[in-house]
Amino acid sequence: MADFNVVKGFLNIVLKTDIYAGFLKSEWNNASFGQTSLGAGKKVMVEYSSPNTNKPLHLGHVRNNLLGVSVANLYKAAGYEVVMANLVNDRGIHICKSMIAWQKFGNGETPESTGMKGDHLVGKYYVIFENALRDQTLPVIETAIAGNWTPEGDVAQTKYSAILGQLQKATEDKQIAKLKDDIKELVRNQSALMRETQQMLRDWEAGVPEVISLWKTMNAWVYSGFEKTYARMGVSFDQYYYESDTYKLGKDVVDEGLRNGVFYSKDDGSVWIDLREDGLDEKLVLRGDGTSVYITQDIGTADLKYQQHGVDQSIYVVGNEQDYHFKVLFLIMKKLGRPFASGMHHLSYGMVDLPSGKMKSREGTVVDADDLIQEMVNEAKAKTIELGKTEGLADEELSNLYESLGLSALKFFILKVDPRKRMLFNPQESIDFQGDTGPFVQYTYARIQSILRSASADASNASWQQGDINDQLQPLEIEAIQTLYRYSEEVNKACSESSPAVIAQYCIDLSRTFNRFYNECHIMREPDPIIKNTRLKLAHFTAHTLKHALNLLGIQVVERM
RNA sequence: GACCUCGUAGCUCAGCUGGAUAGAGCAACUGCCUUCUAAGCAGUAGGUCACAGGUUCGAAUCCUGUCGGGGUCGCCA
Repeated sequence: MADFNVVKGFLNIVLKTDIYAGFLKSEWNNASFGQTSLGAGKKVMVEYSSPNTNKPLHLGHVRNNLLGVSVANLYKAAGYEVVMANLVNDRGIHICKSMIAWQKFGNGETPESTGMKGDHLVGKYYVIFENALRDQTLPVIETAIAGNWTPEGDVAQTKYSAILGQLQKATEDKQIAKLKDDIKELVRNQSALMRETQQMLRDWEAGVPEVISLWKTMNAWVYSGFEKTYARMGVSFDQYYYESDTYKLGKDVVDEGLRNGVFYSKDDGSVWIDLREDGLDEKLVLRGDGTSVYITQDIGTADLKYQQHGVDQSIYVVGNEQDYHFKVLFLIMKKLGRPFASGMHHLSYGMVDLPSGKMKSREGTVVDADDLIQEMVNEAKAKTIELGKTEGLADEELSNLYESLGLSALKFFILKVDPRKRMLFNPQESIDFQGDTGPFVQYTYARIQSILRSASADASNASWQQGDINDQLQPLEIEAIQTLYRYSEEVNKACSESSPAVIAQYCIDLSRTFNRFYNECHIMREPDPIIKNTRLKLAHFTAHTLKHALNLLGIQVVERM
């Protein structure tokens, strides 16, 4: 301790600078700096992405994927063994919509014949389906809302009358809109197009060969498209699950729960769990006809994951509109006495809003992931050319640079906000490369690399890695070292909170601290060799840490920019 | 209607396991490139931390209520 003082009841202690020098000396070249042992010996599964195979990925999926990759990286850095899983939603009515539309209007189009990315082609037919359905039902919906519609079937008739009754009494705009939507849904479900689609789903479940074959073909198109997007974003998986397999799971667990008295059946044969004592509601786990619901397969899949991988923790990266579902799922697993239940965690992230409002795929107001990435890369290129920083780089190096910068801007923009919070995506701001951005952090790294290159190019500095560390440090040097010192804690914090935002904020802190030091203290021009060597080590240490931190966010560094 | 969640500078966000004058970036305005990359740095201006109570020596932070945004309450996934 060098000094202390008391201000307003606070005891301030000033540490001697050799403490910092000692830390710098022992850690500056530690290749595993940032690696912690928080989760040593533990295994965690991170399930993320979970796309539907009827349309291309959009901005919402981008947030999901970036979070998934980054959280997996955080767990690895904290010493966990990690399994990255993708549960692909490859079956259901939404898939059949694309299939029906392609059959009707596709004229045999393929990704090859059109030059379109497979997921975009299938998505195109999903939109065509929705448009056709809208055109077909629009007039009927109007008469139905007016009360002049006759649905087919007693069930629909009863439901329609009930809604009409409520509609007459309703006063609030919101409630009226909701009831009109209900009517819309009824009409849509009775349209010829939807009946055809529902029939196709039944045929799929019955295994009708032509349907299965078309399904396989179109899904393959989608997968090849997804693969390109994943590769570009740096997304990968160790384990794939397909709902066409897992939707059958869970029924035996329902039997088990019935035997244990965790579940109970009603007169119609449907199976339920009563969660009212836990502040929730009664929840259906199996239909009266013995078929599964969403949660049935999630129960089965949870068991499957544990049997296959024996994980201690299981992270579900899923949007916050499913908060209730996961609360129920985790509670069920706990009541079933599963040992892994306490390790289940829902990483519930907020929706991404656009300045124009909400994204709706049915209405086509979505930001396509591929378009978005391309725009960011184009902007990176324009900016680099504008700044005249293309000199001395080959074409291939340049295109790698643009790719890296564009993706860095996108990833950082999305990951720097707390995952739990809803975020606004403003295209103009996201494309900014100044201030709290990915390229700003990359720039700091590239600057340091430039210094280190000239240090090793200069024969008189060849031994900078051996020399002593100066004990008498400047305030800005101390600040930089203090920031570096916090890094391991930040990694642990980010991991235990499943929040890459902690690391993103840290990247900004460290970059800003270093840049201030860089501006005030010269490195290569410093005459005292010991001070110079100390600063080179500090720069090297900073660069290494920035690289580690950026990699946690799934962002690559560039050596020059 | 019930439950969950968010509300901090014009805008986008930090800070939230209670502690010192509430921090950044963008936008606006001033400076700094014949010296290691100006995608940088320094500075000015901008906030009754939605509102009202409560707990506390002390509240942006914890509790209650009100208002406002979003979400969920399907034998959809």
